[in-house]
Amino acid sequence: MSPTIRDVARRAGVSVGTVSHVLNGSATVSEATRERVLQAIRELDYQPDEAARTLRRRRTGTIGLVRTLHDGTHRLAEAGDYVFLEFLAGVQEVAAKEGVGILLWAARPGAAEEEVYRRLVRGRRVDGFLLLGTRVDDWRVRYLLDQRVPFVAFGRAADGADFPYVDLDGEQALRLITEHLVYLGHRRIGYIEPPAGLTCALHRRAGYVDVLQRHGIPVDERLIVPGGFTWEAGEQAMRDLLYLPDPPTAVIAPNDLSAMGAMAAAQARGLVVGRDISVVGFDDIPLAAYWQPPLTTVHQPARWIGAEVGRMLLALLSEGAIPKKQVLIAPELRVRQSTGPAP
Amino acid sequence: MSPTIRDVARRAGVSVGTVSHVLNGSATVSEATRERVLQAIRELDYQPDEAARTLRRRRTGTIGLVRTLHDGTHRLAEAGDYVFLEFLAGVQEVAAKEGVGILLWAARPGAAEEEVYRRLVRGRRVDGFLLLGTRVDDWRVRYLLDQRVPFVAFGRAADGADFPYVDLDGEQALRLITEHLVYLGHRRIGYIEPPAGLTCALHRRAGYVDVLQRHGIPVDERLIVPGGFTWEAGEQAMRDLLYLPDPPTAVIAPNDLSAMGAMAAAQARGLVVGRDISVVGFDDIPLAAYWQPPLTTVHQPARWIGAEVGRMLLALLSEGAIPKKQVLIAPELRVRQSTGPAP
DNA sequence: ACTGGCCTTTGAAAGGTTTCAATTCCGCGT
DNA sequence: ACGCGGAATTGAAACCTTTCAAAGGCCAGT
Repeated sequence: MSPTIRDVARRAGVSVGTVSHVLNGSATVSEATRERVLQAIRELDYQPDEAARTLRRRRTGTIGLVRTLHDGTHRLAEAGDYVFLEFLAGVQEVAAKEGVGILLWAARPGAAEEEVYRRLVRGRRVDGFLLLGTRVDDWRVRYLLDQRVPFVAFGRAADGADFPYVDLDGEQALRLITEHLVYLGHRRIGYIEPPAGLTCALHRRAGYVDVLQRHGIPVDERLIVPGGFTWEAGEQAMRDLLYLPDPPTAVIAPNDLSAMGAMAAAQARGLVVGRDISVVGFDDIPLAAYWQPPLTTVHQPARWIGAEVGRMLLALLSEGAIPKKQVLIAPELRVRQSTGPAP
Repeated sequence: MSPTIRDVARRAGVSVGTVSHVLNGSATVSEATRERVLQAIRELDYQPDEAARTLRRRRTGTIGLVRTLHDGTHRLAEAGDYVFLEFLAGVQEVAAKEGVGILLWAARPGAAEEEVYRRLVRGRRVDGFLLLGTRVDDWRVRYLLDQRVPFVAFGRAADGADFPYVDLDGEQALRLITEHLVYLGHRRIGYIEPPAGLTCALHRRAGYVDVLQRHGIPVDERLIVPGGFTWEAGEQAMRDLLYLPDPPTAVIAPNDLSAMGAMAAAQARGLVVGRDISVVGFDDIPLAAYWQPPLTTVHQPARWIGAEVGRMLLALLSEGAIPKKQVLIAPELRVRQSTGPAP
């Protein structure tokens, strides 16, 4: 079988302790001995057994990422998906660089999700967690804080919940969007909300309402409709908005994919997007710029966020604390042709 | 700290061996004792330490998935991405159901990649691997076979390489596409290849060439251009094809994203896709149906493939062998409006 | 009453590493 | 010549579980 540290020690003519010290730099070892040990390691192609290491060190060298999977088999991809993928790429990059693995687990939302976290924590399978899609009242945040398990989130939770996170300033993002539309002369601006419960829904709506009020535009509750991150959700919401006796001249979608669905619904009604009606997305997925018409949207630097969140968690794990616990990113509006002057 | 099996044993008034037997069903335990032990486990909220388990059992309960990350920060997403994401969702579903984790690691292509696999294998961090994007001459396949590490691949390698895989029949897929185009009257059919080295490039080209020859259409090497999975690659390839003195009336792209890029390039030349020129993609990503014009493409059931590959690996790990080692999926062509009669 | 056999339960080893206290080894100052 | 301090090295415990051989308990059959 694979050689063990014992084999290395025997071959180098030293004790296992010394080999371990060479491996970890945990004590001063004379240059000669160190060289002999390294030589033996090379000759045997020795590689420490991670399970034994983990057991002894009480550190796994792995961070956990639980992905909430909805029943998606026959359904147009969720847009969370694209952002997730980029986020993941960012995390992977920094994790790989530090020699840390990512343990990916799937969970349906609800009780099963809690069970997954519990098992990973109690079974000591990971050193910390990355959280995604935070909710205002988030069980995961409470649990991990309570168990003192290190974690960093992409997104905030209830106001005042004090934990490390990175988030795009959704309130400001919606200010930019709404301001842009108002500037173009729109007065009736439809707003499709992200799924209720998500923290981002809260912040974004605040920004939307704020700008309307500041311009003395009444907030019409009928213009605020529930939505989701899918194409279909956008389509449906747009249909509902266009059914109104006094339909909006501009519509804000919770993400690009649903914005595209919304555009399709508007076009199906014979409207020309960018002229008869303006549509705004969120995320700035790569296709947004190539869509017809190109989509006005808020840029979400998902990959960067993934990398940042990863770096923060790794720092938290090795240092025990991080200097800047909370990062709020200033949003950038990408104006394209899906928005135009109010008709 | 967390309770150990020893605490449970003490509380239940039995030996640790008995607790372990209850946990694993590894020996007959009387109903009374079993109940007492379970009670103690509940009371202490005990959960076995996975590191200790792994060390003893020599099984990690984790499967490895190494994702090749290119420098992608400022680059239009690779299309492999969408397929990867769906594939991953499929794997996650079956893995989670079986209580197995997925260890995700990133690697730049090349020597670093080999190092990653070596470390994971020698460090015993995973029980087996899932492979993606197989190449004709694939170091990973050779290495894992050589080390007798279980793995299942999405894609084949060199002809005759005998290992478990699931793959879409790319040769047949290109027969369907080419047949469809020939039927529409196209004689000059451009073919943008997947990146060289990938096994799928080989199979697909064979199908393309086969149909042309069967119809007595000469294979014009200038119509076969190298490509990639990105928007830009498709754009560039289409430009090159349109520069030809005798440009094609139809073009086959290696995937949907590059097909979209190719369409954009054609449109930039003033061509109407579906009328002046036909374009075919590959993968059938969700947006393909909503694209303007809707994209004719081959459906790739990535999520199903992920699930199947996952199931196969798990079977391989628990049974030591699987009944059906190799799965070849019959492709389905989705005909939409990006293809039409030859002008 | 004793033996054999079966069902439960036990105790201890093993798995491979890290870590900590203890030991050895050197050279140096007195 | 001796003691001392510091550097290098060692040995063994600890991490927590599974597993295996063996022991214990109990009952039936003779």
